[in-house]
Amino acid sequence: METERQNQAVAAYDRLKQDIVAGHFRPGEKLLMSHLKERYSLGTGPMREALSQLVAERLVTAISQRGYRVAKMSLAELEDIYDARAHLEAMIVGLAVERGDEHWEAQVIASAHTLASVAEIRSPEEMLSLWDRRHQAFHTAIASGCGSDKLMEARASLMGQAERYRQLWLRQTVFSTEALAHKREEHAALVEVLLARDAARASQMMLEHLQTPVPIITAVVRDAHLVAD
Amino acid sequence: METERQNQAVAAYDRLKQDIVAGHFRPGEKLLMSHLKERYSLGTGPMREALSQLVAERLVTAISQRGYRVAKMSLAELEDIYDARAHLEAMIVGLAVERGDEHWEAQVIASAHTLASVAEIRSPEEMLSLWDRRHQAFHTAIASGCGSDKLMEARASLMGQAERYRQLWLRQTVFSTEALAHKREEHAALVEVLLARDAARASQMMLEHLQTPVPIITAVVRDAHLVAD
DNA sequence: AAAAATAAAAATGTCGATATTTTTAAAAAA
DNA sequence: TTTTTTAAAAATATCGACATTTTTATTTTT
Repeated sequence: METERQNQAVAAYDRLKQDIVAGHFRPGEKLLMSHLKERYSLGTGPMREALSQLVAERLVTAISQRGYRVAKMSLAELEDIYDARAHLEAMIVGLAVERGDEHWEAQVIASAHTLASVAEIRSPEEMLSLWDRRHQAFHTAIASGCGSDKLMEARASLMGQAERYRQLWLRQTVFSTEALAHKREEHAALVEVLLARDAARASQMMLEHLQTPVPIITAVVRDAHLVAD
Repeated sequence: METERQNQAVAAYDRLKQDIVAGHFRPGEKLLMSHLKERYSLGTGPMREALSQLVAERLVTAISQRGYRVAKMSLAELEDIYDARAHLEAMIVGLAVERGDEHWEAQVIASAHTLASVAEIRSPEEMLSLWDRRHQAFHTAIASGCGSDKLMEARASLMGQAERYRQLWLRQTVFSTEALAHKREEHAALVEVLLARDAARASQMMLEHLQTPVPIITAVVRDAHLVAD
């Protein structure tokens, strides 16, 4: 058993993406080739390869002969991403309710339980990352019932684009006992409707559930001066 | 006014993608670096950049240290892509009917008219490419009413993955007077429902409309031995 | 025939040469 | 003096040649 050996471009892609999402490089910031090469200690070839991947994912913008920049964030983009994600996921959930089998049901119940039992026994940061991971696993478990790899890929692509905005929402929600309790209720209600196999209602609930973060993020984005407009 | 100067990686990406979609490189075929460099006359850097783009689009597969191959085609993938595309587009059409303005209506009517008036005055190949372009423009005009760039991107991504399969359907349909007439009817009925602003019905019609190519492509794929299974 | 050693082919990565863009400084005009 | 224009310099992006590492094919040995 040995770890799959990956090339430098992939390694650079992972690290740079992490740095952008975590805010080490800020929206709109110039990504200087010489700086990136030094930071990740590699040559121009693999670096450009990693950058062009991130361009395809809309996390970086490129202009020929003028280099790369971290993609800007905007309220318009925030709204578009969350609207698209909500409608896509609502559609997927409808399919999942129609198509999901017993194994799917079991996964949904299991991940819901695992998520609900996250307690504040650890440090705030650990609690945050644990809840986040389990929350994402919960939603992924629900969506996977649609049985379509391609729809799951489209979903993953939108979630990747949402990630920088989602990070802002996460802290607000997890560190608020009130907000967290409310999410717990929403999740419980969602599971109930899923198991009742009510496709239309599940779809509608998911649509609303996924739109709730927008006002919260809007406020944070404005405060943190992350956008120009 | 001068043409935007694009780099070699983008040029190579365009040409290679075209070559794959048009079948110059067949599914599963090894993409030898030395051969590609010669064919497109450029160095390894830009070539790898272009290849990694196509990997992200699922048109090429890569194994670290073992190079690149044209992604295989399969009946399972065909079904998944068309199922995903149909459900995505059905959802988008529902939004378009709800959100589309007068300008959207005008665009839909205009592109429907342009499509319907394709006549066999040119050579078969010209006729094919003309009908194809207008057909795509028609569907894009409808979808654009959803008003979401991100949904349009997700749609474009799926269409890109469908392209190799769609090419097979195109010839069968355009060169059959019967099939073409049937499509014309479907399109006319679709426009009618769109303008009547019946979201549920439009969505359902689009779902069915986009699933009709699957049996046709299945037959061609089997005949042409494009898949292993 | 199976395993090991060797040779050939291919993929990956670094580096420096070249072209382009941006910045800075100087000169000219308002 | 301030603004605009022009020219030079610096910074940067892009690319392909070359070197290194890894995989694959071939031959030799047991």
